[in-house]
Amino acid sequence: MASTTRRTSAATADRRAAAEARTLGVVEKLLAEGASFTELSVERIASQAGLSRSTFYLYFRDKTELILRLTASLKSGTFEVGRDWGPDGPADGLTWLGDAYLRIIRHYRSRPGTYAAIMEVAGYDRTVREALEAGQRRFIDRVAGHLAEEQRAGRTSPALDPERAARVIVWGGEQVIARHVMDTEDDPAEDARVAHELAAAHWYGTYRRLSPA
Amino acid sequence: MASTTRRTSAATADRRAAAEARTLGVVEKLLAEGASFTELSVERIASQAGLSRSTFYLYFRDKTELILRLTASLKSGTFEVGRDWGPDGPADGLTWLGDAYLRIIRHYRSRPGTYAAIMEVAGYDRTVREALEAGQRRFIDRVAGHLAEEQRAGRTSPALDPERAARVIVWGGEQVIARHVMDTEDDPAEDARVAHELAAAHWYGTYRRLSPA
DNA sequence: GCTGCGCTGGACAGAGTGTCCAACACTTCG
DNA sequence: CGAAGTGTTGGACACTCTGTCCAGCGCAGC
Repeated sequence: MASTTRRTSAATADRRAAAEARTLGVVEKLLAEGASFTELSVERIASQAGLSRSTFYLYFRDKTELILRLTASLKSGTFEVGRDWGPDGPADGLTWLGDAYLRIIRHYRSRPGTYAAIMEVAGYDRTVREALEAGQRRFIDRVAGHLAEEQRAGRTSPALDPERAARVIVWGGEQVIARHVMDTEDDPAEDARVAHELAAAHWYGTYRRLSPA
Repeated sequence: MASTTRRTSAATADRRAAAEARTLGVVEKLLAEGASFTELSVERIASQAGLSRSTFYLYFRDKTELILRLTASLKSGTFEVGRDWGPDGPADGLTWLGDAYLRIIRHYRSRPGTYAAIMEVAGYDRTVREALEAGQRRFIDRVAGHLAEEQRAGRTSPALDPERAARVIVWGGEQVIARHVMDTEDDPAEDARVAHELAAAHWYGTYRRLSPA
Protein backbone atom coordinates (compact mmCIF):
# COMPACT_ATOMS: atom_id res chain seq x y z
CA MET A 1 0.00 0.00 0.00
CA ALA A 2 1.14 3.52 -0.66
CA SER A 3 2.64 5.50 2.14
CA THR A 4 0.27 8.04 3.53
CA THR A 5 3.00 10.49 4.35
CA ARG A 6 3.91 12.57 1.42
CA ARG A 7 7.62 12.15 0.72
CA THR A 8 9.71 15.20 1.31
CA SER A 9 10.82 16.52 -2.02
CA ALA A 10 14.50 16.59 -2.82
CA ALA A 11 14.11 20.26 -3.61
CA THR A 12 13.05 20.94 -0.04
CA ALA A 13 16.07 19.12 1.35
CA ASP A 14 18.33 21.10 -0.95
CA ARG A 15 16.73 24.34 0.06
CA ARG A 16 17.21 23.47 3.68
CA ALA A 17 20.85 22.50 3.18
CA ALA A 18 21.41 25.76 1.36
CA ALA A 19 19.79 27.71 4.19
CA GLU A 20 21.99 26.00 6.76
CA ALA A 21 25.11 26.70 4.75
CA ARG A 22 23.99 30.30 4.31
CA THR A 23 23.48 30.59 8.06
CA LEU A 24 26.96 29.32 8.83
CA GLY A 25 28.33 31.73 6.26
CA VAL A 26 26.50 34.62 7.90
CA VAL A 27 27.96 33.69 11.27
CA GLU A 28 31.48 33.63 9.88
CA LYS A 29 30.89 36.93 8.14
CA LEU A 30 29.68 38.60 11.34
CA LEU A 31 32.58 37.13 13.31
CA ALA A 32 35.00 38.39 10.68
CA GLU A 33 33.54 41.86 11.17
CA GLY A 34 34.75 41.72 14.74
CA ALA A 35 31.75 40.58 16.72
CA SER A 36 32.22 38.05 19.47
CA PHE A 37 29.99 35.00 19.31
CA THR A 38 28.29 36.01 22.55
CA GLU A 39 27.28 39.32 21.02
CA LEU A 40 25.61 37.61 18.09
CA SER A 41 21.93 37.08 18.83
CA VAL A 42 19.97 34.36 17.12
CA GLU A 43 17.62 37.04 15.84
CA ARG A 44 20.46 38.80 14.07
CA ILE A 45 21.95 35.65 12.59
CA ALA A 46 18.60 34.34 11.38
CA SER A 47 17.41 37.57 9.82
CA GLN A 48 20.71 38.05 7.97
CA ALA A 49 20.40 34.54 6.64
CA GLY A 50 16.85 35.23 5.52
CA LEU A 51 15.23 32.99 8.10
CA SER A 52 12.85 33.60 10.93
CA ARG A 53 14.05 32.87 14.42
CA SER A 54 11.60 29.98 14.60
CA THR A 55 13.05 28.39 11.51
CA PHE A 56 16.54 28.78 12.89
CA TYR A 57 15.54 26.60 15.83
CA LEU A 58 14.01 24.14 13.40
CA TYR A 59 17.34 23.78 11.61
CA PHE A 60 19.72 24.05 14.54
CA ARG A 61 19.28 22.63 18.00
CA ASP A 62 20.72 25.78 19.53
CA LYS A 63 23.35 28.44 19.06
CA THR A 64 26.09 26.05 20.10
CA GLU A 65 25.43 23.80 17.15
CA LEU A 66 26.67 26.58 14.90
CA ILE A 67 30.03 26.50 16.63
CA LEU A 68 30.22 22.73 16.55
CA ARG A 69 29.70 22.77 12.80
CA LEU A 70 32.28 25.49 12.29
CA THR A 71 34.74 23.57 14.45
CA ALA A 72 34.38 20.51 12.30
CA SER A 73 34.87 22.37 9.05
CA LEU A 74 37.83 24.43 10.27
CA LYS A 75 39.59 21.43 11.76
CA SER A 76 39.14 19.15 8.80
CA GLY A 77 40.67 21.80 6.56
CA THR A 78 43.63 22.27 8.88
CA PHE A 79 44.27 18.57 9.17
CA GLU A 80 44.41 18.21 5.41
CA VAL A 81 47.22 20.74 5.22
CA GLY A 82 49.61 18.45 7.05
CA ARG A 83 48.45 15.30 5.37
CA ASP A 84 51.66 14.23 3.70
CA TRP A 85 54.51 14.21 6.13
CA GLY A 86 57.07 15.87 3.96
CA PRO A 87 60.45 15.77 5.67
CA ASP A 88 60.87 12.21 4.45
CA GLY A 89 60.73 13.51 0.91
CA PRO A 90 63.32 15.31 -1.13
CA ALA A 91 62.74 18.83 0.23
CA ASP A 92 64.65 20.12 3.23
CA GLY A 93 62.64 19.14 6.30
CA LEU A 94 62.75 22.49 8.02
CA THR A 95 61.61 24.29 4.92
CA TRP A 96 58.80 21.83 4.41
CA LEU A 97 57.60 22.28 7.98
CA GLY A 98 57.68 26.06 7.70
CA ASP A 99 55.68 25.92 4.49
CA ALA A 100 53.15 23.62 6.12
CA TYR A 101 52.74 26.06 9.02
CA LEU A 102 52.38 28.89 6.58
CA ARG A 103 49.56 27.06 4.84
CA ILE A 104 47.82 26.60 8.18
CA ILE A 105 48.21 30.29 8.97
CA ARG A 106 46.79 31.21 5.59
CA HIS A 107 43.92 28.80 6.19
CA TYR A 108 43.07 30.45 9.52
CA ARG A 109 43.42 33.85 7.92
CA SER A 110 40.84 32.97 5.33
CA ARG A 111 38.31 32.63 8.15
CA PRO A 112 39.16 35.39 10.60
CA GLY A 113 37.28 35.29 13.84
CA THR A 114 36.13 31.72 13.47
CA TYR A 115 38.85 30.17 15.56
CA ALA A 116 38.50 32.88 18.20
CA ALA A 117 34.79 32.15 18.42
CA ILE A 118 35.45 28.44 18.85
CA MET A 119 37.86 29.17 21.68
CA GLU A 120 35.35 31.54 23.21
CA VAL A 121 32.56 28.99 23.35
CA ALA A 122 34.94 26.21 24.38
CA GLY A 123 35.52 28.33 27.47
CA TYR A 124 32.06 27.66 28.82
CA ASP A 125 30.66 24.79 26.81
CA ARG A 126 31.81 21.25 27.41
CA THR A 127 30.65 19.83 24.08
CA VAL A 128 32.58 22.38 22.05
CA ARG A 129 35.64 21.89 24.20
CA GLU A 130 35.48 18.17 23.61
CA ALA A 131 35.08 18.60 19.87
CA LEU A 132 38.13 20.84 19.83
CA GLU A 133 40.15 18.39 21.86
CA ALA A 134 39.17 15.49 19.64
CA GLY A 135 40.48 17.44 16.65
CA GLN A 136 43.76 18.16 18.39
CA ARG A 137 44.06 14.55 19.45
CA ARG A 138 44.43 13.50 15.83
CA PHE A 139 47.27 15.94 15.34
CA ILE A 140 49.02 14.88 18.50
CA ASP A 141 48.89 11.23 17.54
CA ARG A 142 50.28 11.97 14.13
CA VAL A 143 53.12 14.10 15.46
CA ALA A 144 53.93 11.56 18.17
CA GLY A 145 54.17 8.90 15.48
CA HIS A 146 56.59 10.98 13.46
CA LEU A 147 58.72 11.69 16.50
CA ALA A 148 58.95 8.02 17.43
CA GLU A 149 60.03 7.34 13.87
CA GLU A 150 62.73 10.01 14.02
CA GLN A 151 63.97 8.49 17.24
CA ARG A 152 64.14 4.99 15.80
CA ALA A 153 66.15 6.37 12.90
CA GLY A 154 68.48 8.10 15.36
CA ARG A 155 67.70 11.55 14.02
CA THR A 156 66.56 13.07 17.31
CA SER A 157 67.32 12.66 20.99
CA PRO A 158 66.37 9.32 22.52
CA ALA A 159 65.62 11.19 25.76
CA LEU A 160 62.60 12.85 24.22
CA ASP A 161 59.12 11.58 25.11
CA PRO A 162 57.12 11.45 21.87
CA GLU A 163 53.66 11.86 23.39
CA ARG A 164 54.48 14.78 25.65
CA ALA A 165 56.67 16.43 23.06
CA ALA A 166 53.83 16.13 20.56
CA ARG A 167 51.47 17.84 22.98
CA VAL A 168 53.94 20.67 23.38
CA ILE A 169 54.13 21.08 19.61
CA VAL A 170 50.41 20.86 18.85
CA TRP A 171 48.96 22.81 21.78
CA GLY A 172 51.67 25.43 21.69
CA GLY A 173 51.85 25.69 17.93
CA GLU A 174 48.14 26.08 17.48
CA GLN A 175 48.06 28.83 20.08
CA VAL A 176 50.92 30.69 18.44
CA ILE A 177 49.20 30.54 15.08
CA ALA A 178 45.83 31.56 16.50
CA ARG A 179 47.25 34.50 18.42
CA HIS A 180 49.32 35.63 15.50
CA VAL A 181 46.31 35.61 13.20
CA MET A 182 44.10 37.40 15.73
CA ASP A 183 46.63 40.06 16.64
CA THR A 184 47.96 41.10 13.26
CA GLU A 185 46.53 42.32 10.00
CA ASP A 186 46.84 40.17 6.92
CA ASP A 187 50.48 40.36 5.81
CA PRO A 188 51.80 37.37 3.86
CA ALA A 189 55.45 38.26 4.43
CA GLU A 190 55.02 38.48 8.20
CA ASP A 191 52.99 35.28 8.16
CA ALA A 192 55.90 33.55 6.45
CA ARG A 193 58.40 34.83 9.00
CA VAL A 194 56.30 33.64 11.92
CA ALA A 195 55.65 30.28 10.26
CA HIS A 196 59.35 29.71 9.76
CA GLU A 197 60.30 30.84 13.23
CA LEU A 198 57.76 28.42 14.68
CA ALA A 199 59.03 25.68 12.39
CA ALA A 200 62.63 26.31 13.42
CA ALA A 201 61.71 26.14 17.11
CA HIS A 202 59.98 22.80 16.57
CA TRP A 203 62.63 21.46 14.22
CA TYR A 204 65.71 22.12 16.30
CA GLY A 205 63.90 21.73 19.59
CA THR A 206 62.15 18.46 18.92
CA TYR A 207 62.22 16.86 15.46
CA ARG A 208 66.01 17.12 15.28
CA ARG A 209 67.02 17.75 18.83
CA LEU A 210 70.76 17.34 19.21
CA SER A 211 71.55 16.63 22.82
CA PRO A 212 75.14 17.21 23.69
CA ALA A 213 76.91 13.87 23.64
CA MET B 1 35.96 75.02 59.70
CA ALA B 2 35.30 71.37 60.34
CA SER B 3 34.55 69.17 57.43
CA THR B 4 30.87 68.43 57.17
CA THR B 5 31.44 65.01 55.72
CA ARG B 6 32.20 62.54 58.38
CA ARG B 7 35.43 60.75 57.60
CA THR B 8 35.12 57.11 56.71
CA SER B 9 36.47 55.09 59.52
CA ALA B 10 39.47 52.88 58.92
CA ALA B 11 37.48 49.97 60.29
CA THR B 12 34.95 50.37 57.50
CA ALA B 13 37.64 50.40 54.85
CA ASP B 14 39.15 47.28 56.33
CA ARG B 15 35.81 45.54 56.44
CA ARG B 16 35.23 46.40 52.85
CA ALA B 17 38.65 45.21 51.77
CA ALA B 18 38.05 41.98 53.63
CA ALA B 19 34.69 41.54 51.94
CA GLU B 20 36.23 42.08 48.52
CA ALA B 21 38.97 39.58 49.21
CA ARG B 22 36.41 37.13 50.52
CA THR B 23 34.39 37.58 47.34
CA LEU B 24 37.37 36.86 45.12
CA GLY B 25 38.10 33.82 47.22
CA VAL B 26 34.56 32.56 46.81
CA VAL B 27 34.82 32.95 43.05
CA GLU B 28 38.04 30.95 42.93
CA LYS B 29 36.53 28.29 45.16
CA LEU B 30 33.47 27.92 42.95
CA LEU B 31 35.65 27.83 39.83
CA ALA B 32 37.81 25.16 41.43
CA GLU B 33 34.69 23.11 42.00
CA GLY B 34 34.26 22.94 38.27
CA ALA B 35 31.83 25.74 37.50
CA SER B 36 32.46 27.92 34.49
CA PHE B 37 32.47 31.66 35.11
CA THR B 38 29.39 32.09 32.94
CA GLU B 39 27.46 29.69 35.16
CA LEU B 40 28.27 31.70 38.27
CA SER B 41 25.52 34.20 38.97
CA VAL B 42 26.17 37.34 40.96
CA GLU B 43 23.49 36.21 43.37
CA ARG B 44 25.37 33.00 44.10
CA ILE B 45 28.75 34.69 44.48
CA ALA B 46 27.42 37.43 46.71
CA SER B 47 25.44 35.19 49.00
CA GLN B 48 28.37 32.80 49.47
CA ALA B 49 30.54 35.76 50.35
CA GLY B 50 27.95 36.96 52.85
CA LEU B 51 26.91 39.99 50.85
CA SER B 52 23.69 41.07 49.28
CA ARG B 53 23.58 41.45 45.54
CA SER B 54 23.22 45.21 45.98
CA THR B 55 26.38 45.39 48.02
CA PHE B 56 28.23 43.36 45.45
CA TYR B 57 27.48 46.06 42.90
CA LEU B 58 28.63 48.65 45.38
CA TYR B 59 32.01 46.95 45.65
CA PHE B 60 32.50 45.80 42.09
CA ARG B 61 31.54 47.60 38.92
CA ASP B 62 30.34 44.38 37.36
CA LYS B 63 31.04 40.68 37.10
CA THR B 64 33.96 41.33 34.78
CA GLU B 65 35.85 43.23 37.43
CA LEU B 66 36.19 40.00 39.35
CA ILE B 67 38.07 38.47 36.46
CA LEU B 68 40.24 41.52 35.97
CA ARG B 69 41.33 41.32 39.59
CA LEU B 70 42.00 37.61 39.38
CA THR B 71 44.01 38.15 36.21
CA ALA B 72 46.23 40.67 37.93
CA SER B 73 46.89 38.47 40.93
CA LEU B 74 47.53 35.30 38.92
CA LYS B 75 49.84 37.06 36.49
CA SER B 76 51.90 38.84 39.08
CA GLY B 77 52.51 35.54 40.84
CA THR B 78 53.58 33.85 37.62
CA PHE B 79 55.91 36.65 36.65
CA GLU B 80 57.68 36.44 39.99
CA VAL B 81 58.54 32.82 39.36
CA GLY B 82 60.81 33.67 36.48
CA ARG B 83 62.29 36.74 38.08
CA ASP B 84 65.90 35.72 38.21
CA TRP B 85 67.10 34.53 34.88
CA GLY B 86 68.99 31.50 36.05
CA PRO B 87 70.87 29.99 33.15
CA ASP B 88 73.59 32.61 33.63
CA GLY B 89 74.19 31.19 37.07
CA PRO B 90 75.98 28.09 38.15
CA ALA B 91 73.17 25.59 37.57
CA ASP B 92 72.75 23.85 34.24
CA GLY B 93 70.52 26.10 32.12
CA LEU B 94 68.17 23.43 30.89
CA THR B 95 67.60 22.15 34.39
CA TRP B 96 66.97 25.64 35.67
CA LEU B 97 64.42 26.32 32.93
CA GLY B 98 62.60 23.08 33.62
CA ASP B 99 62.44 23.88 37.31
CA ALA B 100 61.09 27.35 36.56
CA TYR B 101 58.36 25.85 34.35
CA LEU B 102 57.55 23.38 37.06
CA ARG B 103 57.08 26.21 39.54
CA ILE B 104 54.70 27.90 37.14
CA ILE B 105 52.73 24.69 36.70
CA ARG B 106 52.51 24.28 40.46
CA HIS B 107 51.38 27.89 40.75
CA TYR B 108 48.57 27.35 38.26
CA ARG B 109 47.65 24.13 39.99
CA SER B 110 47.22 25.95 43.26
CA ARG B 111 44.40 27.89 41.67
CA PRO B 112 42.57 25.43 39.46
CA GLY B 113 39.93 26.92 37.25
CA THR B 114 41.12 30.47 37.58
CA TYR B 115 43.17 30.55 34.42
CA ALA B 116 40.42 28.76 32.50
CA ALA B 117 37.94 31.39 33.66
CA ILE B 118 40.22 34.19 32.55
CA MET B 119 40.53 32.63 29.12
CA GLU B 120 36.79 32.14 29.02
CA VAL B 121 36.01 35.79 29.65
CA ALA B 122 38.85 36.97 27.43
CA GLY B 123 36.96 35.24 24.65
CA TYR B 124 34.16 37.77 24.70
CA ASP B 125 35.41 40.72 26.72
CA ARG B 126 37.93 43.14 25.27
CA THR B 127 39.14 44.58 28.58
CA VAL B 128 40.03 41.18 30.00
CA ARG B 129 41.73 40.21 26.77
CA GLU B 130 43.82 43.34 26.92
CA ALA B 131 44.78 42.76 30.53
CA LEU B 132 45.89 39.27 29.65
CA GLU B 133 47.91 40.49 26.70
CA ALA B 134 49.58 43.17 28.76
CA GLY B 135 50.71 40.49 31.20
CA GLN B 136 52.11 38.35 28.41
CA ARG B 137 53.82 41.35 26.88
CA ARG B 138 56.09 41.62 29.92
CA PHE B 139 57.12 38.01 29.54
CA ILE B 140 57.74 38.33 25.84
CA ASP B 141 59.96 41.36 26.33
CA ARG B 142 61.95 39.59 28.97
CA VAL B 143 62.44 36.46 26.90
CA ALA B 144 63.32 38.47 23.81
CA GLY B 145 65.98 40.26 25.85
CA HIS B 146 67.49 37.00 26.99
CA LEU B 147 67.51 35.64 23.46
CA ALA B 148 69.27 38.69 22.08
CA GLU B 149 71.85 38.28 24.82
CA GLU B 150 72.38 34.63 23.95
CA GLN B 151 72.86 35.62 20.34
CA ARG B 152 75.42 38.29 21.15
CA ALA B 153 77.34 35.73 23.17
CA GLY B 154 77.20 33.34 20.22
CA ARG B 155 75.31 30.70 22.15
CA THR B 156 72.37 30.43 19.81
CA SER B 157 71.72 30.80 16.10
CA PRO B 158 72.15 34.31 14.69
CA ALA B 159 69.34 33.49 12.24
CA LEU B 160 66.79 33.51 15.04
CA ASP B 161 64.50 36.52 15.44
CA PRO B 162 64.33 37.33 19.18
CA GLU B 163 60.92 39.00 19.21
CA ARG B 164 59.11 36.38 17.15
CA ALA B 165 60.90 33.51 18.87
CA ALA B 166 59.89 34.98 22.24
CA ARG B 167 56.25 35.07 21.15
CA VAL B 168 56.47 31.43 20.16
CA ILE B 169 57.87 30.56 23.57
CA VAL B 170 55.49 32.62 25.70
CA TRP B 171 52.22 32.08 23.83
CA GLY B 172 52.91 28.45 23.16
CA GLY B 173 54.36 27.69 26.55
CA GLU B 174 51.55 29.26 28.46
CA GLN B 175 49.01 27.30 26.46
CA VAL B 176 50.84 24.04 27.06
CA ILE B 177 50.93 24.68 30.78
CA ALA B 178 47.30 25.76 30.94
CA ARG B 179 46.06 22.79 28.96
CA HIS B 180 48.16 20.39 30.96
CA VAL B 181 46.81 21.73 34.24
CA MET B 182 43.22 21.70 33.03
CA ASP B 183 43.35 18.23 31.50
CA THR B 184 45.13 16.27 34.19
CA GLU B 185 44.70 15.63 37.86
CA ASP B 186 47.29 16.90 40.29
CA ASP B 187 50.36 14.67 39.88
CA PRO B 188 53.70 16.25 40.79
CA ALA B 189 55.74 13.62 38.95
CA GLU B 190 53.82 14.10 35.71
CA ASP B 191 54.01 17.87 36.15
CA ALA B 192 57.78 17.57 36.35
CA ARG B 193 57.97 15.47 33.20
CA VAL B 194 55.87 17.95 31.23
CA ALA B 195 57.83 20.91 32.59
CA HIS B 196 61.12 19.37 31.53
CA GLU B 197 59.85 18.32 28.12
CA LEU B 198 58.66 21.88 27.52
CA ALA B 199 61.96 23.23 28.76
CA ALA B 200 63.94 20.94 26.49
CA ALA B 201 61.89 21.98 23.47
CA HIS B 202 62.57 25.64 24.23
CA TRP B 203 66.19 25.09 25.17
CA TYR B 204 67.35 23.15 22.14
CA GLY B 205 64.87 24.83 19.82
CA THR B 206 65.56 28.42 20.72
CA TYR B 207 67.83 29.31 23.65
CA ARG B 208 70.61 27.07 22.35
CA ARG B 209 69.64 26.42 18.79
CA LEU B 210 72.51 24.83 16.94
CA SER B 211 72.06 25.44 13.25
CA PRO B 212 74.12 23.13 11.11
CA ALA B 213 77.24 24.99 10.04
C1' DG C 1 -9.16 22.45 -5.57
C1' DC C 2 -7.81 19.93 -1.68
C1' DT C 3 -4.28 18.64 1.49
C1' DG C 4 -0.41 18.70 4.00
C1' DC C 5 4.29 20.36 4.55
C1' DG C 6 7.40 24.09 5.47
C1' DC C 7 7.85 28.29 7.37
C1' DT C 8 6.49 32.36 10.02
C1' DG C 9 5.22 35.63 13.62
C1' DG C 10 4.24 36.21 17.99
C1' DA C 11 3.53 34.90 22.66
C1' DC C 12 5.62 32.88 26.53
C1' DA C 13 8.49 31.37 30.55
C1' DG C 14 12.80 31.59 32.49
C1' DA C 15 17.25 33.33 33.69
C1' DG C 16 20.34 36.75 34.39
C1' DT C 17 22.39 41.55 34.43
C1' DG C 18 22.84 46.05 36.16
C1' DT C 19 20.22 50.25 38.23
C1' DC C 20 17.71 52.51 41.58
C1' DC C 21 15.64 53.68 45.84
C1' DA C 22 13.38 53.60 50.26
C1' DA C 23 14.30 51.86 54.57
C1' DC C 24 16.91 49.99 58.22
C1' DA C 25 21.12 49.61 61.22
C1' DC C 26 25.05 51.22 63.01
C1' DT C 27 28.54 54.66 64.38
C1' DT C 28 30.14 58.82 65.59
C1' DC C 29 29.86 63.09 67.55
C1' DG C 30 27.68 67.09 69.91
C1' DC D 1 20.98 60.53 74.85
C1' DG D 2 19.77 61.77 70.36
C1' DA D 3 20.70 63.72 65.78
C1' DA D 4 22.87 62.95 61.61
C1' DG D 5 25.49 60.78 58.44
C1' DT D 6 27.35 56.30 56.60
C1' DG D 7 26.94 51.50 55.25
C1' DT D 8 24.00 47.84 53.88
C1' DT D 9 19.93 45.58 52.38
C1' DG D 10 15.80 43.83 49.97
C1' DG D 11 13.01 44.44 46.45
C1' DA D 12 11.31 46.38 42.25
C1' DC D 13 12.43 47.46 37.69
C1' DA D 14 13.85 47.59 32.76
C1' DC D 15 16.21 45.14 29.66
C1' DT D 16 18.23 41.40 26.81
C1' DC D 17 18.58 37.04 25.35
C1' DT D 18 17.45 32.02 25.06
C1' DG D 19 14.70 28.22 23.78
C1' DT D 20 9.70 26.40 23.36
C1' DC D 21 5.26 26.32 21.51
C1' DC D 22 1.48 26.93 18.50
C1' DA D 23 -2.00 28.81 15.35
C1' DG D 24 -2.06 30.02 10.81
C1' DC D 25 -0.53 31.17 6.10
C1' DG D 26 1.03 30.00 1.48
C1' DC D 27 2.69 27.05 -1.80
C1' DA D 28 3.59 22.55 -4.01
C1' DG D 29 1.97 18.26 -5.29
C1' DC D 30 -1.72 15.23 -6.35
